[in-house]
Amino acid sequence: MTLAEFRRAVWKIPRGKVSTYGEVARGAGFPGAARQVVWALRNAPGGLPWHRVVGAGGRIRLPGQSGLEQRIRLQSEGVTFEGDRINMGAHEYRYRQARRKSV
DNA sequence: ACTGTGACGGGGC
DNA sequence: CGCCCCGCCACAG
Repeated sequence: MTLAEFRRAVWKIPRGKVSTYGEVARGAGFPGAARQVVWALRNAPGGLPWHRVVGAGGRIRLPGQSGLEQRIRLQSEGVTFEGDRINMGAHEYRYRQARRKSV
């Protein structure tokens, strides 16, 4: 079940780092399944570090109060923001083997 | 079976 | 940077 794959990928994100929906999907082996990642997080079991998954460009997409909570959580883990965006250069988590552009 | 929806992403303007 | 549109895919009506 892909759900488990996504969660596993999310668990890999270490404290102080973040990843994007699209990246998690790729890291789990399902490129393009960003929306399913969202679904997986919505029905996330407790304990899953859901706050470490943000939108492309390091923007928090979770609306309202929840989005605020996500930001607080991330900041409490040491993640820094540049306005409304996360400093991805410093906090983006890279999955092994997923990023290959030219050899 | 069909349609609408979403914590998405990328591309075009 | 904002806005729109299209592709994606699983789920709830």
